[in-house]
Amino acid sequence: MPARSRNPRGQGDRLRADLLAAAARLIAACGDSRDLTLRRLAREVGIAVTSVYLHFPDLETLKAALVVEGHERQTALRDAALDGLDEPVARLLAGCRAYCRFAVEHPGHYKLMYGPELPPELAFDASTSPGRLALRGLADRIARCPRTTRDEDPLVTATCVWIALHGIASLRIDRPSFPWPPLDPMVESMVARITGVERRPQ
Amino acid sequence: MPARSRNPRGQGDRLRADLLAAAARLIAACGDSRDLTLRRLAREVGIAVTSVYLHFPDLETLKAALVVEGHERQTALRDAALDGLDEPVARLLAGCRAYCRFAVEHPGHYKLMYGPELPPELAFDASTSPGRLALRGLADRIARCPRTTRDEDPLVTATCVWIALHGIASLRIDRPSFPWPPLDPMVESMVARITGVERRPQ
DNA sequence: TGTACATCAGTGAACGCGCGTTCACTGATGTAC
DNA sequence: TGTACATCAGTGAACGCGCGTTCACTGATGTAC
Repeated sequence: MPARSRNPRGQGDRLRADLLAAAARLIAACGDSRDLTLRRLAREVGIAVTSVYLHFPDLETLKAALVVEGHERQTALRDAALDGLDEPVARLLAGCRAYCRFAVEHPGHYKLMYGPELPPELAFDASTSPGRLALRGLADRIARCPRTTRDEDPLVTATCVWIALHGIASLRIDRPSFPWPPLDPMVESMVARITGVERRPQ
Repeated sequence: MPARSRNPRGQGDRLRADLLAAAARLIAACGDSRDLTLRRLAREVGIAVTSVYLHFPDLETLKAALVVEGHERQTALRDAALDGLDEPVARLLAGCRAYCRFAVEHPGHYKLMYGPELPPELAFDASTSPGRLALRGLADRIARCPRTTRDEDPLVTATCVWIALHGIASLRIDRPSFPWPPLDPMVESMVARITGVERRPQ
């Protein structure tokens, strides 16, 4: 039990942030969000088990908060990767690389965000969910590229790209002993194959 | 507790088959192999919990047997789908459709076979594992197709196709509320995009 | 033909563990009067 | 200036549950002599 001192009056919300940070550490370490339990979480933070209830009615709610936070982080990484890029193909590829890099570097978060463990109302399948917004952004970046092979609905193409990126990420996460080639070139090759864009020279 | 009568002398191995069948039913129903426990399994079969130990030293071993069985079933379905087809592109597409259909129709088995829950020695990453054999078969079928866009190593292309098929399957399994288009056309479109083969007319 | 024994296919009680959830409690700090 | 009270940020014991694993046991059926 780590020495943790009680927060000053009026700052009880600090524990909430500590809980989220500790939960992120736990799923990063163990990989599977089913190994994230109240008791492990309390031990990680250094508080009594019951203190978690002060901020979250149950673990499901805490996991939902983790998912929201994960999407914010993934979005921020993507925006940072796009920043300063103007050429459409470069923007498309940079966004896709950022998606997969987030997944591979934060496997616990990624599996929680895109895995089966969220209850339906949190699965972000609504058309305003972060996942759907990201998909529309991807479709926009695809639509701005000159494509060589086909002229289908950018949203359909974007869905195919998302599916392929998810395949790249989840197989790397779940089968780490497979002899995968380097990540970035694989992402670029896959996106080029699916969208028909030409990779920029050099 | 269902009425189950003891097997006749010399046929104790029947229980082993019953255990595997019941385990397959359980993971088909609940989807997640972590919900497959000794006690649920014993209840499903109608035996005492300890009787499982007569045939399997632990659940890991039983899950490994389920994985082997799953690969056999997936291989059999693929071979049945290829049977009678001669045209290379038709064979390529039929094999890919069969892969995804197995996954979507047996999500519990599929997630066990391709998910993270197997210990490393059972993850079939050895080059003689069923998964690798299937990948080489896919590469062979790709190599026999006239491709229009590129002439890369068929094994690299096959890996890309496998990754995409896994993305299609696992997202459909894990995010069933997303408005997915029909499975077979999506598989064919994805494979055509990635390999560059022309879909046969009609 | 009878009987002792081995084998086979299971059984059933008990264990310790980690889990989520409940309930009543604590003790420091601010605030009303 | 003092004091009663409310609020805040947590605590700690206890509960019942499902779990994997252990151990000694049962009772039918075949086999050796």
